[in-house]
Amino acid sequence: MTKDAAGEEAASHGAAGARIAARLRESILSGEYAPGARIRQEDLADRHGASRLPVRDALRMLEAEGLVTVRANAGAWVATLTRADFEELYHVRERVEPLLLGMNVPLLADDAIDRLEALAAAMEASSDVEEFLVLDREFHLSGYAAAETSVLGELVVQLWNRTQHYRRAFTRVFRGEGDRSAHHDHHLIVGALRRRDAEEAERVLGIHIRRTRLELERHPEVFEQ
Amino acid sequence: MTKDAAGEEAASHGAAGARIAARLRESILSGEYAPGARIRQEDLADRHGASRLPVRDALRMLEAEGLVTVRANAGAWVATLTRADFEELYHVRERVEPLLLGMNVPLLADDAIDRLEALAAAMEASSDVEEFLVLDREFHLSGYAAAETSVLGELVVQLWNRTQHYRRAFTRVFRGEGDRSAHHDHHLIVGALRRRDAEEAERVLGIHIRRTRLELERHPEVFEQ
DNA sequence: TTAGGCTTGATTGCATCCAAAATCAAGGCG
DNA sequence: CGCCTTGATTTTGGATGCAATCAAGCCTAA
Repeated sequence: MTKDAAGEEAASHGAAGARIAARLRESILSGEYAPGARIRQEDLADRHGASRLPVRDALRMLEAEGLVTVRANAGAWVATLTRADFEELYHVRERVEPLLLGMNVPLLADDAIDRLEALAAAMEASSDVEEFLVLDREFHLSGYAAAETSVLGELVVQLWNRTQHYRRAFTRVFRGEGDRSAHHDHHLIVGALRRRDAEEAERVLGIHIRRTRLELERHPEVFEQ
Repeated sequence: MTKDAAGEEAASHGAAGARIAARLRESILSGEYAPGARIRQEDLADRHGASRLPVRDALRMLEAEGLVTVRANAGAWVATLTRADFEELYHVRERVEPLLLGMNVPLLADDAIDRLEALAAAMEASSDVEEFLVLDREFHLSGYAAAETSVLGELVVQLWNRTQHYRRAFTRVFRGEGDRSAHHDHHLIVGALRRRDAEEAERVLGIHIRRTRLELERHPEVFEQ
């Protein structure tokens, strides 16, 4: 899923530009590039054995996704989020992501739900932050895999991507506190999906997302820059 | 507001690319280019007295906004929406736009509310579809002017832009039927804003948007292509 | 007559070169 | 001593030219 998200628009644009965009996106999401880091066109060009032109295309694509900020005649930086931005993005997720999940309830196969259950269990067992983030992302986004190509699916993936880095910092900080509730939510969601109870699944997911946003108020230090 | 929306990212990218994007965006929104229309890079380049390079930048920007579809080695077209896409976009609007309105209630000045009231009245008096669309857009988007620069504001503007053309076709078809309800909603919203009743304003706006989506079920012919 | 392959034309994609703008540093001035 | 100004350097932005790719039309064969 993560890989698909990285190459989701590989069909569009020149092959070179799309490849560079996919790799740079992966680099940003993995934390290799931190928010605020300068991105030099020529660096990327050399690194990918291409000219600066497809690099510029890639930067535009990532800017459109909100991962990169470009200033005319100045350059490109990995996008930074203020605390207000993060809260807004989570407000949007809180309203939009349950919608997507609900739309997918009738499309979810039984074995897909099995996989979600396994992911929830794996998350509970995991003690590594990085691994937890990967599992959590797959848990949430694979639940919408059926609608991955829809406008709504793309929007949700972008919301995840934009908050990815701060989620990492955030999870590192407050790991252990809200975990029990989060795992509980995951199991509740799986249960609701099994019963094909879309309304309940949406409700729990909304609360689940809201919890993270509210938790932020107790950990503002993540956004001190 | 419309003008601002067109040039909202004028600060980014090369000046030429941004200018071309702004003008092309305006052309698409005004209906000059219909969905599905082919966009040739060289045409735009000649028309704007520039080379194809800033044109490609412009196309990328508009593709990111969902207004243009680009296929590698094939070309660019004005984006088309299926009926399912339109419904999804309206589902998202239904959930996200009230959120934006609610966040802006404390920021709205009294004279801004006066202006909204005037717009609602003007819409009622208007008999021209095109004029109605302009007024309606301003009514809705100027209510969020205070948060225009936020990620949420940008998202809402893009949702409006992507559905713009189909709204036009749609309004032409079902003008007169749902109008009374729509005007009623507008007045209710203004009243709620005056009382600084964010919850009520959000509720009415949600219903208002939902009405259009539901009305679509009775007019599927808009999406016959 | 129709279906398939091929050729030709048009259009996009990428690389190189040149110009313009911004940044950074050093120097002079208040 | 600090601020502003000015210059050189770096980095991006844009134009042109050529190569790659796709689409459509033609020709050939069944």
